[in-house]
Amino acid sequence: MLTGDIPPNQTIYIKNLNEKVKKEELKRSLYALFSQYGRILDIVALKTPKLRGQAWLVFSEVTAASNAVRQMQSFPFYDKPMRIQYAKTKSDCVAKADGSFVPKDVKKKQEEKAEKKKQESQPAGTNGVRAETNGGPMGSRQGRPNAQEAAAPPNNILFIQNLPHETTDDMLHVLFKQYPGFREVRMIAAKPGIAFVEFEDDNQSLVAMEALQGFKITPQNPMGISYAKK
DNA sequence: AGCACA
Repeated sequence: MLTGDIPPNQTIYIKNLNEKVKKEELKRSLYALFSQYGRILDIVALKTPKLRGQAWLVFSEVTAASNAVRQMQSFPFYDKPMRIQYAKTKSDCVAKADGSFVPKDVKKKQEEKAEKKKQESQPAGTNGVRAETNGGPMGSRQGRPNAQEAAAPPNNILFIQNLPHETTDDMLHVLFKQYPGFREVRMIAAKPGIAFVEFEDDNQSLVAMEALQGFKITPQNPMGISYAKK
């Protein structure tokens, strides 16, 4: 219904993305955001006039794509709500893995031949199982805002600052719950722009901190993550 | 709004 009649596909099509975000950063952020739903095989984003603001994200499983379509629908990402559908066609990386990939020039020739008549050479051999692309599961990093005066010693609670004021705890929940040991997000209504995120132990909080350090919910807001003072 | 595989 919300997917507009497109049948389920292990690839999701995302539009209404912020076009100002650079391609590589966009892919890293999408990876950080969506890897909670399953293994990501590839992310395709082009900045051509026709294709900017859109991305294709390939999961290894259709069920992961389905969950992502539902749960991340309208998620505010770089200031804009993502619009997510299933992709209309099979991704090349999937076709290559299942042996059905036909390169473009060959496909075009086939179509031409079909137009005139049929007497053809076969689809040139094209099997190479290479899936897997794309950098690590790191959020988009960049400069961190000035920290608290005295750094608190490592512990299981993270202190997040420089959040956009519209940030909700749902949004932080989505980001942080993908890391093991996640317990809860705490925000204080009277103190916008900051949050506390609790993990079970300090190793787990460190993993999340390193993964999401500098993650941008909006282009102007790389989150600064440090340990909370206890 | 826009469905590709730079």
